[in-house]
Amino acid sequence: MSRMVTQIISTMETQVSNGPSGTSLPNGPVISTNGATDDSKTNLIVNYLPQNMTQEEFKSLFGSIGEIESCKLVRDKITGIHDASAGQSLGYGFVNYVDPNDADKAINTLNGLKLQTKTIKVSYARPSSASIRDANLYVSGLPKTMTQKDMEQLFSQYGRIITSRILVDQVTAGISRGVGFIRFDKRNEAEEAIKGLNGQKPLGAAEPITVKFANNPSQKTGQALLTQLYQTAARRYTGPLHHQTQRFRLDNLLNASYGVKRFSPITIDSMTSLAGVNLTGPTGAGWCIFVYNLSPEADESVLWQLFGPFGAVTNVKVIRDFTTNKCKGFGFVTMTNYDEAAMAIASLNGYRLGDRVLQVSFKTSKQHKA
DNA sequence: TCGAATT
Repeated sequence: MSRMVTQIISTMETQVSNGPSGTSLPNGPVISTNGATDDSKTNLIVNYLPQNMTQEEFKSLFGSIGEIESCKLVRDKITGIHDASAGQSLGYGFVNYVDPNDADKAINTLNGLKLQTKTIKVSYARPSSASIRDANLYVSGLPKTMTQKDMEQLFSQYGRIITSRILVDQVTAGISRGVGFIRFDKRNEAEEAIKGLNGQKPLGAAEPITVKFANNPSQKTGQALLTQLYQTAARRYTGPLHHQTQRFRLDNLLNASYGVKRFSPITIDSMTSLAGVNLTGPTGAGWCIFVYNLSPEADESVLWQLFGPFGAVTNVKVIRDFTTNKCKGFGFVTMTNYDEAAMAIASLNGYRLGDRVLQVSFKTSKQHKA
Protein backbone atom coordinates (compact mmCIF):
# COMPACT_ATOMS: atom_id res chain seq x y z
CA MET A 1 0.00 0.00 0.00
CA SER A 2 1.40 3.36 -0.98
CA ARG A 3 2.11 6.02 1.58
CA MET A 4 -0.54 8.26 0.07
CA VAL A 5 -3.25 5.61 0.38
CA THR A 6 -2.22 4.93 3.95
CA GLN A 7 -2.52 8.60 4.75
CA ILE A 8 -5.96 8.85 3.19
CA ILE A 9 -7.20 5.89 5.21
CA SER A 10 -5.82 7.16 8.46
CA THR A 11 -7.39 10.55 7.75
CA MET A 12 -10.72 8.90 7.10
CA GLU A 13 -10.55 7.02 10.38
CA THR A 14 -9.77 10.15 12.30
CA GLN A 15 -12.60 12.03 10.71
CA VAL A 16 -15.13 9.26 11.15
CA SER A 17 -14.27 8.67 14.76
CA ASN A 18 -14.90 12.33 15.41
CA GLY A 19 -18.23 12.24 13.65
CA PRO A 20 -19.41 11.94 10.09
CA SER A 21 -17.90 14.06 7.38
CA GLY A 22 -19.02 14.72 3.85
CA THR A 23 -22.23 15.83 2.28
CA SER A 24 -25.61 14.75 3.51
CA LEU A 25 -27.98 14.44 0.57
CA PRO A 26 -31.68 15.15 1.14
CA ASN A 27 -32.89 11.65 0.34
CA GLY A 28 -29.93 9.39 0.25
CA PRO A 29 -26.86 8.13 1.97
CA VAL A 30 -24.13 10.43 3.16
CA ILE A 31 -21.40 10.55 0.52
CA SER A 32 -17.94 11.41 1.71
CA THR A 33 -15.65 13.61 -0.31
CA ASN A 34 -13.77 10.64 -1.77
CA GLY A 35 -16.96 8.95 -2.97
CA ALA A 36 -17.21 6.18 -0.35
CA THR A 37 -20.52 5.59 1.37
CA ASP A 38 -20.51 6.81 4.94
CA ASP A 39 -22.61 4.54 7.15
CA SER A 40 -21.80 6.24 10.39
CA LYS A 41 -25.33 7.55 10.94
CA THR A 42 -27.19 4.46 9.75
CA ASN A 43 -25.04 1.48 10.70
CA LEU A 44 -25.51 0.03 14.17
CA ILE A 45 -23.70 -2.63 16.16
CA VAL A 46 -25.83 -4.73 18.46
CA ASN A 47 -24.08 -6.50 21.33
CA TYR A 48 -25.06 -9.08 23.97
CA LEU A 49 -27.63 -10.87 21.88
CA PRO A 50 -28.90 -14.18 23.27
CA GLN A 51 -26.85 -17.08 21.97
CA ASN A 52 -29.85 -18.76 20.39
CA MET A 53 -31.20 -15.74 18.49
CA THR A 54 -31.42 -16.42 14.76
CA GLN A 55 -30.68 -14.15 11.84
CA GLU A 56 -34.42 -14.08 11.10
CA GLU A 57 -35.35 -13.03 14.63
CA PHE A 58 -32.60 -10.44 14.58
CA LYS A 59 -33.84 -8.99 11.32
CA SER A 60 -37.43 -9.07 12.46
CA LEU A 61 -36.68 -7.22 15.68
CA PHE A 62 -34.72 -4.43 14.03
CA GLY A 63 -36.93 -4.36 10.95
CA SER A 64 -39.81 -3.35 13.20
CA ILE A 65 -38.16 0.06 13.55
CA GLY A 66 -37.73 0.94 9.89
CA GLU A 67 -36.42 -0.14 6.53
CA ILE A 68 -33.18 -2.05 6.74
CA GLU A 69 -30.53 -1.67 4.06
CA SER A 70 -28.65 -4.72 5.35
CA CYS A 71 -28.19 -6.67 8.52
CA LYS A 72 -25.99 -9.46 9.73
CA LEU A 73 -25.86 -11.63 12.78
CA VAL A 74 -22.18 -12.44 13.17
CA ARG A 75 -21.43 -16.13 13.39
CA ASP A 76 -18.41 -18.22 14.12
CA LYS A 77 -16.40 -19.31 11.07
CA ILE A 78 -15.20 -22.55 12.54
CA THR A 79 -18.45 -24.05 13.75
CA GLY A 80 -20.15 -22.86 10.58
CA ILE A 81 -17.45 -23.94 8.20
CA HIS A 82 -19.74 -26.04 6.03
CA ASP A 83 -22.59 -23.58 6.13
CA ALA A 84 -22.07 -19.90 6.82
CA SER A 85 -25.53 -19.61 8.37
CA ALA A 86 -24.95 -22.52 10.76
CA GLY A 87 -22.03 -21.27 12.83
CA GLN A 88 -22.40 -20.41 16.50
CA SER A 89 -23.71 -16.90 17.00
CA LEU A 90 -20.99 -14.66 18.34
CA GLY A 91 -23.67 -12.73 20.20
CA TYR A 92 -23.48 -9.58 18.14
CA GLY A 93 -24.56 -8.22 14.81
CA PHE A 94 -24.87 -5.20 12.54
CA VAL A 95 -27.92 -3.40 11.24
CA ASN A 96 -27.65 -0.76 8.55
CA TYR A 97 -30.82 1.30 8.14
CA VAL A 98 -31.80 3.23 5.03
CA ASP A 99 -32.78 6.27 7.09
CA PRO A 100 -30.49 7.72 9.78
CA ASN A 101 -33.62 8.63 11.77
CA ASP A 102 -34.50 4.96 12.07
CA ALA A 103 -31.01 4.17 13.32
CA ASP A 104 -31.46 6.82 15.97
CA LYS A 105 -34.89 5.45 16.82
CA ALA A 106 -33.50 1.91 17.11
CA ILE A 107 -30.92 3.07 19.62
CA ASN A 108 -33.54 4.89 21.64
CA THR A 109 -36.07 2.07 21.69
CA LEU A 110 -34.01 -1.12 21.61
CA ASN A 111 -30.84 -0.30 23.53
CA GLY A 112 -31.12 -1.93 26.96
CA LEU A 113 -33.87 -4.30 25.84
CA LYS A 114 -33.87 -7.46 27.94
CA LEU A 115 -33.96 -10.67 25.93
CA GLN A 116 -33.80 -13.83 28.02
CA THR A 117 -30.81 -13.38 30.32
CA LYS A 118 -29.18 -10.68 28.20
CA THR A 119 -29.51 -6.93 28.04
CA ILE A 120 -28.78 -5.95 24.49
CA LYS A 121 -26.68 -2.95 23.61
CA VAL A 122 -27.44 -0.94 20.49
CA SER A 123 -25.00 1.73 19.38
CA TYR A 124 -23.46 3.23 16.27
CA ALA A 125 -20.88 0.96 14.70
CA ARG A 126 -17.39 2.22 14.20
CA PRO A 127 -16.15 1.89 10.61
CA SER A 128 -14.73 -1.53 9.93
CA SER A 129 -10.96 -1.56 10.06
CA ALA A 130 -8.20 -4.01 10.83
CA SER A 131 -6.77 -1.79 13.54
CA ILE A 132 -9.86 -2.00 15.74
CA ARG A 133 -9.94 -5.79 15.76
CA ASP A 134 -8.73 -7.81 18.75
CA ALA A 135 -8.65 -4.75 21.00
CA ASN A 136 -10.71 -6.30 23.78
CA LEU A 137 -9.09 -7.13 27.12
CA TYR A 138 -10.11 -9.40 29.96
CA VAL A 139 -9.00 -8.22 33.37
CA SER A 140 -9.01 -10.33 36.52
CA GLY A 141 -7.84 -9.94 40.08
CA LEU A 142 -9.37 -6.49 40.42
CA PRO A 143 -9.90 -5.23 43.96
CA LYS A 144 -13.57 -5.69 44.84
CA THR A 145 -13.77 -2.02 45.69
CA MET A 146 -12.67 -0.90 42.23
CA THR A 147 -15.48 0.69 40.23
CA GLN A 148 -15.89 0.77 36.48
CA LYS A 149 -14.84 4.39 36.58
CA ASP A 150 -11.68 3.55 38.56
CA MET A 151 -10.83 0.86 36.07
CA GLU A 152 -11.35 3.18 33.10
CA GLN A 153 -9.14 5.75 34.74
CA LEU A 154 -6.41 3.15 35.18
CA PHE A 155 -6.58 1.99 31.56
CA SER A 156 -7.26 5.32 29.87
CA GLN A 157 -3.56 6.24 29.94
CA TYR A 158 -3.05 3.66 27.16
CA GLY A 159 -5.68 4.82 24.72
CA ARG A 160 -9.29 5.54 23.95
CA ILE A 161 -11.66 3.20 25.74
CA ILE A 162 -14.69 2.10 23.73
CA THR A 163 -16.41 -0.05 26.35
CA SER A 164 -15.71 -1.24 29.85
CA ARG A 165 -17.45 -3.47 32.33
CA ILE A 166 -16.94 -5.01 35.73
CA LEU A 167 -18.80 -8.25 36.28
CA VAL A 168 -20.93 -8.42 39.40
CA ASP A 169 -22.29 -11.28 41.43
CA GLN A 170 -25.84 -12.12 40.39
CA VAL A 171 -27.09 -13.12 43.80
CA THR A 172 -25.75 -10.28 45.90
CA ALA A 173 -26.69 -7.92 43.08
CA GLY A 174 -23.79 -5.61 42.74
CA ILE A 175 -20.73 -7.05 44.50
CA SER A 176 -17.80 -7.03 42.07
CA ARG A 177 -16.52 -10.41 40.97
CA GLY A 178 -13.12 -8.85 40.47
CA VAL A 179 -13.11 -9.41 36.73
CA GLY A 180 -13.99 -7.17 33.84
CA PHE A 181 -13.48 -6.08 30.27
CA ILE A 182 -11.91 -3.12 28.55
CA ARG A 183 -12.21 -2.55 24.84
CA PHE A 184 -9.80 -0.06 23.34
CA ASP A 185 -10.30 1.75 20.07
CA LYS A 186 -7.12 0.24 18.67
CA ARG A 187 -5.42 -3.07 19.08
CA ASN A 188 -2.04 -1.49 19.70
CA GLU A 189 -3.52 0.45 22.60
CA ALA A 190 -4.71 -2.82 24.08
CA GLU A 191 -1.24 -4.30 23.60
CA GLU A 192 0.34 -1.38 25.42
CA ALA A 193 -2.14 -1.73 28.28
CA ILE A 194 -1.18 -5.39 28.67
CA LYS A 195 2.51 -4.47 28.76
CA GLY A 196 1.91 -1.70 31.25
CA LEU A 197 -0.68 -3.23 33.56
CA ASN A 198 -0.51 -7.03 33.49
CA GLY A 199 0.92 -8.26 36.79
CA GLN A 200 0.88 -4.76 38.27
CA LYS A 201 -0.83 -3.73 41.48
CA PRO A 202 -3.27 -0.87 41.05
CA LEU A 203 -2.64 1.96 43.49
CA GLY A 204 -3.49 0.74 46.98
CA ALA A 205 -4.33 -2.81 45.87
CA ALA A 206 -2.97 -5.83 47.70
CA GLU A 207 -2.79 -8.15 44.71
CA PRO A 208 -1.64 -7.70 41.13
CA ILE A 209 -4.16 -7.77 38.30
CA THR A 210 -4.07 -9.98 35.22
CA VAL A 211 -4.63 -8.30 31.87
CA LYS A 212 -4.93 -10.33 28.70
CA PHE A 213 -6.83 -10.45 25.44
CA ALA A 214 -10.41 -11.58 25.92
CA ASN A 215 -11.85 -14.69 24.35
CA ASN A 216 -14.67 -14.57 21.86
CA PRO A 217 -17.94 -16.01 23.09
CA SER A 218 -17.51 -18.78 20.53
CA GLN A 219 -14.16 -19.77 21.98
CA LYS A 220 -16.07 -21.04 24.97
CA THR A 221 -15.24 -24.71 25.33
CA GLY A 222 -17.80 -27.45 25.00
CA GLN A 223 -17.38 -27.93 28.71
CA ALA A 224 -18.25 -24.31 29.46
CA LEU A 225 -21.32 -24.56 27.28
CA LEU A 226 -22.40 -27.67 29.16
CA THR A 227 -21.89 -25.93 32.48
CA GLN A 228 -24.03 -23.07 31.28
CA LEU A 229 -26.77 -25.55 30.36
CA TYR A 230 -26.60 -27.24 33.74
CA GLN A 231 -26.80 -23.94 35.54
CA THR A 232 -29.80 -22.85 33.53
CA ALA A 233 -31.51 -26.15 34.28
CA ALA A 234 -30.54 -25.99 37.95
CA ARG A 235 -32.17 -22.61 38.44
CA ARG A 236 -35.48 -24.09 37.40
CA TYR A 237 -35.36 -26.67 40.12
CA THR A 238 -34.02 -25.80 43.54
CA GLY A 239 -36.29 -27.60 45.98
CA PRO A 240 -34.80 -30.35 48.15
CA LEU A 241 -36.11 -33.88 47.90
CA HIS A 242 -36.91 -35.92 50.94
CA HIS A 243 -33.63 -37.20 52.29
CA GLN A 244 -34.50 -40.87 52.02
CA THR A 245 -35.38 -40.31 48.41
CA GLN A 246 -32.12 -38.44 47.87
CA ARG A 247 -30.07 -41.23 49.29
CA PHE A 248 -31.83 -43.74 47.14
CA ARG A 249 -31.51 -41.67 43.99
CA LEU A 250 -27.90 -40.98 44.64
CA ASP A 251 -27.01 -44.61 45.18
CA ASN A 252 -28.79 -45.57 42.03
CA LEU A 253 -27.14 -42.81 40.10
CA LEU A 254 -23.60 -43.41 41.09
CA ASN A 255 -22.80 -46.58 42.95
CA ALA A 256 -24.99 -49.43 41.97
CA SER A 257 -22.20 -51.38 40.34
CA TYR A 258 -19.31 -50.57 42.64
CA GLY A 259 -20.21 -52.29 45.92
CA VAL A 260 -19.92 -48.98 47.72
CA LYS A 261 -18.02 -48.80 50.95
CA ARG A 262 -18.38 -45.74 53.11
CA PHE A 263 -16.17 -44.23 55.76
CA SER A 264 -18.01 -43.01 58.78
CA PRO A 265 -18.58 -39.41 57.93
CA ILE A 266 -17.43 -36.72 60.29
CA THR A 267 -20.40 -34.91 61.73
CA ILE A 268 -21.04 -31.34 60.78
CA ASP A 269 -20.98 -30.17 64.38
CA SER A 270 -17.52 -31.59 64.93
CA MET A 271 -16.32 -29.92 61.76
CA THR A 272 -17.67 -26.51 62.52
CA SER A 273 -16.14 -26.58 65.97
CA LEU A 274 -12.64 -27.24 64.66
CA ALA A 275 -10.40 -24.51 65.93
CA GLY A 276 -9.13 -21.95 63.50
CA VAL A 277 -11.29 -22.99 60.60
CA ASN A 278 -13.18 -20.17 59.01
CA LEU A 279 -16.10 -21.25 56.98
CA THR A 280 -17.31 -19.33 54.02
CA GLY A 281 -20.56 -18.07 55.43
CA PRO A 282 -23.81 -17.40 53.72
CA THR A 283 -22.45 -14.06 52.60
CA GLY A 284 -22.94 -13.72 48.89
CA ALA A 285 -24.06 -16.73 46.95
CA GLY A 286 -24.29 -19.39 49.64
CA TRP A 287 -22.23 -22.07 51.30
CA CYS A 288 -19.12 -23.07 49.43
CA ILE A 289 -18.11 -26.73 49.63
CA PHE A 290 -14.68 -28.14 48.85
CA VAL A 291 -14.61 -31.52 47.13
CA TYR A 292 -11.31 -33.38 47.02
CA ASN A 293 -10.08 -36.51 45.24
CA LEU A 294 -11.95 -36.13 42.00
CA SER A 295 -10.46 -38.01 39.06
CA PRO A 296 -8.58 -36.17 36.31
CA GLU A 297 -11.55 -36.89 34.04
CA ALA A 298 -14.12 -35.44 36.42
CA ASP A 299 -16.40 -32.79 35.01
CA GLU A 300 -19.09 -30.44 36.25
CA SER A 301 -21.89 -32.88 35.61
CA VAL A 302 -20.65 -35.26 38.29
CA LEU A 303 -20.79 -32.47 40.87
CA TRP A 304 -24.32 -31.53 39.87
CA GLN A 305 -25.34 -35.17 40.14
CA LEU A 306 -23.68 -35.64 43.51
CA PHE A 307 -24.96 -32.50 45.20
CA GLY A 308 -28.14 -31.67 43.35
CA PRO A 309 -30.26 -34.26 45.16
CA PHE A 310 -29.53 -32.57 48.50
CA GLY A 311 -31.05 -29.22 47.60
CA ALA A 312 -30.39 -25.92 45.89
CA VAL A 313 -27.04 -25.90 44.14
CA THR A 314 -26.20 -22.57 42.55
CA ASN A 315 -22.75 -23.29 41.19
CA VAL A 316 -20.27 -26.07 40.63
CA LYS A 317 -16.67 -25.84 39.48
CA VAL A 318 -14.08 -28.42 38.62
CA ILE A 319 -10.59 -26.96 38.86
CA ARG A 320 -8.53 -27.88 35.85
CA ASP A 321 -4.94 -27.52 34.81
CA PHE A 322 -4.68 -24.76 32.27
CA THR A 323 -2.58 -26.69 29.78
CA THR A 324 -3.82 -30.29 30.08
CA ASN A 325 -7.43 -29.32 30.87
CA LYS A 326 -7.52 -32.24 33.30
CA CYS A 327 -9.11 -31.90 36.72
CA LYS A 328 -6.54 -31.06 39.39
CA GLY A 329 -8.32 -33.39 41.80
CA PHE A 330 -10.67 -30.95 43.43
CA GLY A 331 -13.62 -28.72 42.88
CA PHE A 332 -16.19 -26.49 44.54
CA VAL A 333 -19.92 -26.57 44.96
CA THR A 334 -22.05 -23.70 46.21
CA MET A 335 -25.33 -24.47 47.94
CA THR A 336 -27.89 -21.92 49.02
CA ASN A 337 -29.09 -23.43 52.29
CA TYR A 338 -26.91 -24.41 55.22
CA ASP A 339 -28.96 -27.47 56.19
CA GLU A 340 -28.83 -28.90 52.72
CA ALA A 341 -25.11 -28.18 52.40
CA ALA A 342 -24.50 -29.83 55.77
CA MET A 343 -26.51 -32.86 54.75
CA ALA A 344 -24.64 -33.14 51.48
CA ILE A 345 -21.32 -32.98 53.28
CA ALA A 346 -22.36 -35.52 55.89
CA SER A 347 -23.53 -37.88 53.18
CA LEU A 348 -20.83 -37.41 50.59
CA ASN A 349 -17.68 -37.13 52.69
CA GLY A 350 -16.12 -40.56 52.47
CA TYR A 351 -18.28 -41.47 49.52
CA ARG A 352 -16.69 -43.84 47.06
CA LEU A 353 -16.90 -42.66 43.49
CA GLY A 354 -15.41 -45.24 41.17
CA ASP A 355 -12.15 -46.21 42.83
CA ARG A 356 -11.77 -42.95 44.74
CA VAL A 357 -12.98 -41.90 48.15
CA LEU A 358 -14.19 -38.33 48.18
CA GLN A 359 -13.36 -35.86 50.88
CA VAL A 360 -16.05 -33.25 51.22
CA SER A 361 -16.10 -30.29 53.61
CA PHE A 362 -16.95 -26.64 53.78
CA LYS A 363 -14.35 -24.60 51.97
CA THR A 364 -11.92 -22.95 54.36
CA SER A 365 -11.23 -19.26 54.14
CA LYS A 366 -8.72 -18.25 51.54
CA GLN A 367 -5.21 -18.42 52.89
CA HIS A 368 -3.42 -15.19 52.46
CA LYS A 369 0.27 -15.20 52.91
CA ALA A 370 1.80 -13.74 56.02
C1' DT B 1 -5.66 -31.17 49.41
C1' DC B 2 -9.12 -25.05 49.27
C1' DG B 3 -10.21 -21.58 42.43
C1' DA B 4 -11.60 -18.75 38.83
C1' DA B 5 -14.04 -15.91 36.90
C1' DT B 6 -15.25 -14.29 29.52
C1' DT B 7 -20.08 -9.02 28.94
